[in-house]
Amino acid sequence: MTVSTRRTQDQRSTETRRLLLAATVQMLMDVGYANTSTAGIAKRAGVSRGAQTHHYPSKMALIVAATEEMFANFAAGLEALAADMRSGALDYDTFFEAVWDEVLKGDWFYSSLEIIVAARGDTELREQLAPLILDLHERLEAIWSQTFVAVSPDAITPRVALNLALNVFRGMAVQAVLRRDEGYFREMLMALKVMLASHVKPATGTA
Amino acid sequence: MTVSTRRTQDQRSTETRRLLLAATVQMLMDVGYANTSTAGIAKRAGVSRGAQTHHYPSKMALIVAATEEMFANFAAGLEALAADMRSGALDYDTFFEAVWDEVLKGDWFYSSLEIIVAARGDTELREQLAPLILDLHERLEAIWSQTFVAVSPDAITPRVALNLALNVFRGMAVQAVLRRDEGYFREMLMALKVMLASHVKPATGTA
DNA sequence: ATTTAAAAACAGGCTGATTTGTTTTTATGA
DNA sequence: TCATAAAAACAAATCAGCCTGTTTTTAAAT
Repeated sequence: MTVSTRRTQDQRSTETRRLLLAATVQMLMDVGYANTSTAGIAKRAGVSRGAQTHHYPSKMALIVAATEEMFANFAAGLEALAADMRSGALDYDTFFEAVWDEVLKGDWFYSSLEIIVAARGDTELREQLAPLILDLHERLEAIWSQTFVAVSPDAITPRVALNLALNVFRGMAVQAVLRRDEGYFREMLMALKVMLASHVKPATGTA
Repeated sequence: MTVSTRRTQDQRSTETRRLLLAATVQMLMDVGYANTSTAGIAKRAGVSRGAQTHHYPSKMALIVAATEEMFANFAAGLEALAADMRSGALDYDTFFEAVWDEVLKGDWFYSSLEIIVAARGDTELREQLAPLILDLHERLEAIWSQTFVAVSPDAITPRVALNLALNVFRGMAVQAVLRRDEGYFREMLMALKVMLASHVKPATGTA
């Protein structure tokens, strides 16, 4: 179709930024932070080097913007799963498996792991990302508090218990880089559920 | 002292390799994998580029050798702590805190995290490291089995429980990169102990 | 409504610095 | 004397950021 619709400047900018951010996350997933270059991102996004630096003047600006969007997307996805469970559309087991599945097979966890580890060796990057992680944690803790209750007054609180669960998922996902053992995952998830069940339950009665 | 003792060739080689491996781990800790270069390692080790490539012809060879030694050191350190607890020289709480302390403040976990994450984006590196992680896991599981017993026949096995604990530590340490919150660590460790206590205890009666 | 000027978006190449691996030369140990 | 370890220089490739020029969109003037 040769008819070309004129786009506004804002539409052009938004589209270019979207392409760059998506290409950034995809490249982090595919080849890791150490092998992610600004030229490689521009190529994958199908935009020029000039357009790339016009919108994101430095590699760090690009990485931080991609991280911000990724964190927002993860929190939104987790909130959607939690809302489904609160409403009864999803049971506890399915919720639990879906979160682990998202960590292992989604494109959030590993790309954010790449960035977090890169930030460990880069003070400036770490400083720029620290507020983003605080914001994400606040959103996660709001989700836990809305979605789970303690099974008894002296049980571990949902906030602590679900953060512990998320740490187990993180630890398993790191280990999965070099050793992908579905049997090991299975038994770890089973053990985690057993341990959690002594302390928290969903706010609905679906457990 | 200007007197210099003549060293054997083997002593010279061993010393150069030791310097290179130590410098590799130190640089990974200090600046991360993405900022670790072979020239930087040689400089920190105080050896020339030629000596470096004589012993380790590629960056990957250097990284793999450093990983192998690091994994061996970690397993040995953990085994020493476990032996102390089995012998009664260390109680359970102290053992537990010492392991977490080693993960957070020692130079094993973060340098291995840097390497594991780098391996995620590098198929060849991943293939070379996979056997090393299998070996490490076997050593860890031998330590768990020798050091802990289940509190009852239907409790979670020590192998699974302690691997879960290690995953919690890994997850916490990843999160600590951007958010170092001692209060959060404290409550996570307390919660973990409570959960573990329902399933495992030390093979000695010191708990 | 049309034209023109200004601003923004974009394209592609360039530069200095850095990287890893290779080659040649030198020093040391056997 | 020979072999090995080490030093130093070199080559080619890659990197991020910057630059100049072009195209598209917007705003102002007529």
